[in-house]
Amino acid sequence: MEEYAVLYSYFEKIINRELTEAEEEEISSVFRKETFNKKQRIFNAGEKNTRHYYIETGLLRMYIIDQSGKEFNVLFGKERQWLGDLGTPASTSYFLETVEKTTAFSISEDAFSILMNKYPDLGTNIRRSYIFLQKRFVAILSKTAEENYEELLTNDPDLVQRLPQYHISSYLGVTPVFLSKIIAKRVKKRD
Amino acid sequence: MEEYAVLYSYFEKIINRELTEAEEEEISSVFRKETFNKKQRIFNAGEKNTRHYYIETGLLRMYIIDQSGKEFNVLFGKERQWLGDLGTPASTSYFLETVEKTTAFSISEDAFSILMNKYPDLGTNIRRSYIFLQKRFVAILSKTAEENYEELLTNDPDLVQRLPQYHISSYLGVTPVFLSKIIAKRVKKRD
DNA sequence: GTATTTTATTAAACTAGTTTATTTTTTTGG
DNA sequence: CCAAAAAAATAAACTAGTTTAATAAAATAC
Repeated sequence: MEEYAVLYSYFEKIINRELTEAEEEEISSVFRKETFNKKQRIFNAGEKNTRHYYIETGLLRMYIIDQSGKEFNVLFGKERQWLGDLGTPASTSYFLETVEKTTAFSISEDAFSILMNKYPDLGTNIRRSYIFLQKRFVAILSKTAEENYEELLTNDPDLVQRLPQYHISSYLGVTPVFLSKIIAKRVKKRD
Repeated sequence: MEEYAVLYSYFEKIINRELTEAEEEEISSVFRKETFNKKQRIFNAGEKNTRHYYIETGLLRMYIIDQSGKEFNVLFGKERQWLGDLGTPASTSYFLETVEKTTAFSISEDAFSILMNKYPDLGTNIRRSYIFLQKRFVAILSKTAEENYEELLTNDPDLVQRLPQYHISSYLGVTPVFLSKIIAKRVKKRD
């Protein structure tokens, strides 16, 4: 089993044809395949030149710690998704950590910029993450936590199942206690 | 008085030397100088290929309208700042509108990408706006409206003075009524 | 497999922020 | 400069979400 098969198939999907041997060679030379245990830190706020991660299997969360020491999950990433700080190579304000045991292909910002010239659709992924964050921003401002939870449940039920509840509450911007209340209310309603 | 003087001086600042005549010629050929009246719409949600704006004088706001019809100010831009949807040329979800009468230099995404190759610091401005939005996101999640108001007052008192209060409340994610309460409380405290 | 730790639930008292409605103040246009 | 419109203030009743603390359930480790 080719170690980079999942990565190649991602590229083949975005260019809509098979990769040549030379291309496979080039790709595997700039990516690094890495495996992390459950709850393992990948990078810390304050670090520079953090890498981008294309996830093969597993689940990651990118979060911030505020002045009072509270964590806020900003984005999750699971298999076949990209995660990383778009602000790199500047010093990041995020922590990146696994939720589950994870295998991912990582690449430096420099190599990523070069690759983007060859595969412009890579850039689209970057933008997508920006736009996603903007939508989330407005959703949290304009909707109740209950509505936002419902929406997450519709858009990505798998994520809701795989994440501990306190990670979801932090993602929705409420306390674990309040999310638990929302869920209890939902269950009752269904009868 | 040279029509593009403010724009040239911005470029001279980022490259840290004077522009040649040829460079000035090139710059003025891709930008368009535009003037908008107070409360004039510049682009609407749903439009494609929206332009980027470097503001000479005046004040703009970029906002979203949610399902219930409520407006949310996402970013403001004033003289010597950039504003625009980074997601362009894809269909935007923002409205861009003046708060004050405004003069700005506008440029298309295509021309902007080309210019970025010559002046890489242009890209830094783009990133800055992304990072700024992320910080705002966390601030709104993790702090009270009162703290966020205080912070805005410290970081940009000029903006607070120039904006009607209901635009600020929308930016902070609270109702105008509640912001008015915060301000009344602050005034009392000071005695 | 059971002890220990981690995560989720429940309850009660509280606070930040909303809603609606009325009044006052400020801004704008002719 | 005045009339009309827009913006801000105030009040009161309400709701979404927090905090603290105690209990229950689930996951993990040896």
